[in-house]
Amino acid sequence: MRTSWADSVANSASENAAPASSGNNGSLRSSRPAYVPPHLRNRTPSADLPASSPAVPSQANDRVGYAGPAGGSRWAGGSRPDYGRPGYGSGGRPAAAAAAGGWNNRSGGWERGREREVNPFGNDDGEVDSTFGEQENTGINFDAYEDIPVETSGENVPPSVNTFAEIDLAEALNQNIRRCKYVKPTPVQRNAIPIILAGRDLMACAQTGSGKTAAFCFPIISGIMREQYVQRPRGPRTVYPLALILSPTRELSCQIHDEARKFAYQTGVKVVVAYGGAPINQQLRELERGVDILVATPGRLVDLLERARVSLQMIRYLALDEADRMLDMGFEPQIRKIVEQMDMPPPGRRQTMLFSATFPKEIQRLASDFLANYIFLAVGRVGSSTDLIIQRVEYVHETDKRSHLMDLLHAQRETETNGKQSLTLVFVETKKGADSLENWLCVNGFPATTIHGDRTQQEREMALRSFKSGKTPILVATDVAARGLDIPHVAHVVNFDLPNDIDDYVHRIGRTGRAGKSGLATAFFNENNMSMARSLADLMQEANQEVPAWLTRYASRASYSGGKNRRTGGGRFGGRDFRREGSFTRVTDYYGGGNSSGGGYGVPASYGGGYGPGVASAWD
DNA sequence: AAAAAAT
Repeated sequence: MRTSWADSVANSASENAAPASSGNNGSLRSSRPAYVPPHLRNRTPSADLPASSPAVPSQANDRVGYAGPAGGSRWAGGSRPDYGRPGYGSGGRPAAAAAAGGWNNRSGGWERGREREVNPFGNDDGEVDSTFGEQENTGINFDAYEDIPVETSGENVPPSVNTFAEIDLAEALNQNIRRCKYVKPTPVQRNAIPIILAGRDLMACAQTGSGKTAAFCFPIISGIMREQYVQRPRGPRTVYPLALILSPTRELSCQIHDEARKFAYQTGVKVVVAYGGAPINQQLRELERGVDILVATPGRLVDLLERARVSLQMIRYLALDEADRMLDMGFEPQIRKIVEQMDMPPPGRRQTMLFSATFPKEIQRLASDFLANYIFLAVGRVGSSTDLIIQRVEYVHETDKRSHLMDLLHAQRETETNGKQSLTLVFVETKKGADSLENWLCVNGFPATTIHGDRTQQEREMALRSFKSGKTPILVATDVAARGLDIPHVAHVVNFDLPNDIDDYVHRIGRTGRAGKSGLATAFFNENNMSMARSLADLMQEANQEVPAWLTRYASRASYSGGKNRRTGGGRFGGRDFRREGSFTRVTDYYGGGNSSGGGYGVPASYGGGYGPGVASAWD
C-alpha cells in the first residue's frame, strides 16, 4: 500500500527505533502499529505543550524534531534534511527516508512508493525551466501591488516578505513554484505565508483572483515536509490526514486539489480530494493509498467521518476557503460538526486559516470560535487598478431581460477578434431559471450550457469543461459558480438576476478580470433589486466605477436600517478586523490604536490584479 | 426565497 511521505518516514523511523514508544498499543505492534479504536485513544496531549502547538497524541510521542510552530526553530532535530533535492529518485524522496530504510517492511510499500507520480503540469516531464523560458507572465503588473493597502492586526505579526526566495520553503516546493511560473509572491502571499509558517492562526481577506489558494497551500505543504517523524496511527480502514481544506462547492474542491497537487509534486506530500455526487469507492481507494492533505466538501467529509474512514485526530492544519460562506447559515452546522464535534484537535493545537474575499463582521465573530489568538489580514484594493473590471448597471425590466441579454451577446460577438471566442458567464437566481435561459439561448443560436445544483455531477463538470474550452462560450450559472472558480478568458460576467447580498455580487464579478485581462461586469437592475441599490452604488463608487444617476437616486431613497446589504463607512478599503469594533470588548490589548472608524467589510470588488497571461489558476 | 452540501 502506498502511503504519504510523512507516513512512510514516520513508519520507518518508528520501526528502526528501539522499542521506545510503548504506548497503550506498544505490545501489539508487529510490522505495523495496531489499530486503536477511538474510545481507547489517549486524546489528552501533554499539558505543558505550548498553546500554539498542534495536538500530539500519545502514540505520536516517538516523533522527533518538532519544536512547535511558534517555538522558534522547527528544526530541533538538528541539521536540515536534504529534502526534495533535484534529481533524487523518482519521487523526490528525502534522503532521510531512504537512509532509514524499512520501506519494504510495509506491504507493497516499496513498489508503490517507486511508482512514478503523474506530472500534473502536463507541459513537459516536469523539468524546471531554469531560464524561466519565454516569461509568459512578465505581463504581471506587480507595480500595481505597491499601492495596495495592507491591514494586519493581532499580536506579534510576523513581517511580510518580498520574494519566495526569502521564505524558508522546501526546495522541492520552490521548484514547483517555478514550474507554475510564479515569479513573485502576491500581496496576500507575501503577508500570509510568513504568518502561517510562524504557526499562527489567520483570518485573511484578499481580493478575488489574488492568490489565496497558494497562500495557504505553500506553508501547509512546507510544514508537512518538515515534520519528518509524525507517527500516525494506522488502522485497516481509517486514514489520518495532517491537513484539511474545506470549500463550499465540489468544483472548487476539485480546483484546489488540482492546484495543491501541482504545488506538492515530488514533495512526497499526498493530496486527496473527496466530494459528493461522485462514486465514493474511488475516493476511498485514493484515501487508502495515503493522504496528507485532504481537500473536501463538508457533506462527503461528514459521511467519511461517520464511516470512520477518515479521522481528524492528527489534523494540524485546517483551512477554510471561502470561509465566510462556510460559516453562514447554510453551512455552519456541518462545519461545527466537523470542527468541534468529531476528533479534530481544538484551536491552539491545530493551526486554523480562514480565507475569503469577503468577511462580514457577524461571520468574523462566529469564526473566532475556531481560531486561537489569530492574526487578521486584509489586502485591500488598489484604486487605480480597480478599473480592470468595468462594472455597469442597467435598468432592465424583468420582461426585457432576455432580449437585453441577446443585445449584449450580439454586440460582444461582433467584437470577437483573434479567433478565440471570449467567454460570458451569466448568473441567474434559480436552477429552473438557469435551465430555461440556457434553453432559450440555444434555441436562439447562442451555444450555451448551464451549471447548477440540480444537475448531476457529471453534467456539472462537463458544463464547466465545455465552457472553459470555448465549445459553449456562454455558461448560465447559479451561485454554485459564484465563488472561487478560476476560469481563464471570462470576458464578461452578466448578473441577469442580481443576488440579494452584495458579497455574492463581489464574488460573482470576480470570475472575470483575472490574469491581467480586463473584465466587464454587467448587472440588470430593476424594481426587484431595490434592497441592493445602496450597497451596489457604494461598492461601485468605492471601486471608482461610474454610478448611474438613477442608481444614486434609488440608493439615497432606499430606506434601510443598517441592513446587511449596506456597506457602512464607505471605507478607504475593505477588510476591517471586527475585534477593532467598540462593541467587541472581550479581547483586550490587541491593539494600541483603539477603535477604527468602523469601516465596511470585505474587499472592493474589482481589483483585478494585473496578472499577465499564463499565470496559473486557482488564485482565489 | 434560493442556493449549496451525503446517500
